[in-house]
Parts: sequence; C-alpha cells; structure tokens
Amino acid sequence: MSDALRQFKSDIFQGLAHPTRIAIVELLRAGELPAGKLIEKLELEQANASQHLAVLRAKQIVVSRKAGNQVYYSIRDRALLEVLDILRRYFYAQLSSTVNMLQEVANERPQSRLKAH
Amino acid sequence: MSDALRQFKSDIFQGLAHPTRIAIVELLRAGELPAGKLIEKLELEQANASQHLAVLRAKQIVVSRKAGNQVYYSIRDRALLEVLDILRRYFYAQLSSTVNMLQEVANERPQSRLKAH
DNA sequence: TTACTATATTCGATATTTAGAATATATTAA
DNA sequence: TTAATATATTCTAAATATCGAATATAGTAA
Repeated sequence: MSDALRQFKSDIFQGLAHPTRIAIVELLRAGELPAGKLIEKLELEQANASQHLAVLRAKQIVVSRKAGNQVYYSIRDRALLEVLDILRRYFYAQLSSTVNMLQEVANERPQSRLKAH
Repeated sequence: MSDALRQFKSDIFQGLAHPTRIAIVELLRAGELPAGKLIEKLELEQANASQHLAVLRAKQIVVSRKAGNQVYYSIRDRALLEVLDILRRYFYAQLSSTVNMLQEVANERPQSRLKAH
C-alpha cells in the first residue's frame, strides 16, 4: 500500500477520532443540516462546534454549502456511513462476547454468584 | 446513539489515526506476526514500534500472544479490515473525482492547457 | 447606514500524542 | 550464574488537539 493511501486513511480516522465529530456525522446521516441545528441538537458551544466542523471539512469528511445566512453541512461520501455501521456491529459483538464471558465465569462458580469480591 | 458507542467508535478511529499504525494493521492482514517482523518490514525504531503497538492494544484493535522470546500480534476482529477496504475504495473514488475535475477544468479552457499560472 | 443573526477564526491555557534516548523486563543460550 | 535477544516502559522535548472566551466576517433586516 502506498504512503499516500496510508496517510489518507489515517487522516480520515483522525477526522473521526472525537466523539463530538462522530455525533455530527451521525446527525448528518439523514441528510444535510445547517450548523445551527447541529449546535442545538448536540448542545455545543458555537465556537467548539465550528472548530469540529472545520476539522471535518479539512479531512474531507463533510462538505458545506452556504445558503443565505446559514451553512448547510452534509456527508461528502456515504461510504463513510458504512464504516460507522461496521463499527456498530463490531461494538455489539464485543459487548455480547464480554457478557458471555461473564456468564461463563458465573456458571463455573455458581456458589459465588451472589458474593461480592 | 449512546455515548458509549460514540466513545467506542472514536477510540477505534483514534487507534487507527496514524500512518504507522495503519501500516501495522495492513501487515497483520495476512495473519499474525511477531513484533520484530513488523519493526523490520516497516523500518521502525524499536521503541516507537512498541509504543504504537501499545496504542493498538489499548484500543483493542490487536491482540498479542507471547511465545518464548517473541510477542505475536494479530488483528482482534477482521471486521476492521472491512473498514480499511471501504476506505481504499473511497480513496480511489475521491482520486478519480479529482482527476475528472481537473480534466473538466482543462477541457473548459483548452487554450490554457499548457500555460503555467 | 446600523443592527442583528449565523458562522468562522484567533488566542491562551491545558492536555494529549509523538519520536528518540535511555532503561527495564523476560526469555533463551552459554 | 552471565550474556544475548526480544520487547516494553519511562523520560523529555516538540508538535498537535481541545476548550472557552473574545473577536471577526458575511448575510439579512430595519
């Protein structure tokens, strides 16, 4: 794999490496929204939201379009939503494997099920 | 979406948000490798490699197993490789849209095709 | 023009990430 | 035991990311 491709991938990951930016992208899943709506729904400081949006723009994750007073944001390529979907399944898979593991531990030692330790 | 899921996703992204770590994950695509092999193939400083591996472990992206003198690393869940595949397609899609854009610009102004400006 | 609204940028403080040097630990070999 | 090998951790300095406060800009309304 080329260095350029690696750099590109790590830029995308870096762009998504913050819970607020994940939240923004998830809100844009249904379609474009003006910055103000994002700020309102996520209860963010205006400056903070604007900074996160600047990161998402810089990493080419979103695009913006100005309409009158407002700036509408949307996902640049919906392929990225697939990435989030894969991670959701991954998250739940790990969750259930953790639950299973805890259950196995509990079943192997039923006498201690109610004990705190 | 829950805060936990958002945090989980951004942790994964953060784990992958460095070209060296992308390179490590790509090398592990074919199967497990000892740390030394990764260091050799990527021509990394030993300490630097070890730090990146620690990040990948902390974010649960890889797992390690010790065998004698060596520590073998592997991808914890191959679903993550799908994520990288999606990004590769995304990368080439963006590349070709950039090329198309440049071609359109060139075609719209054929007289300036060879001019520097 | 002035005032208002929506958004972006800059600034300063703090926290996190990164690389490399040095050191530590664990395993095997002698 | 001691030496050698493989890997991890700690430390320091530099770079980067984050937040909130303040300020700037662009568009609209009066």
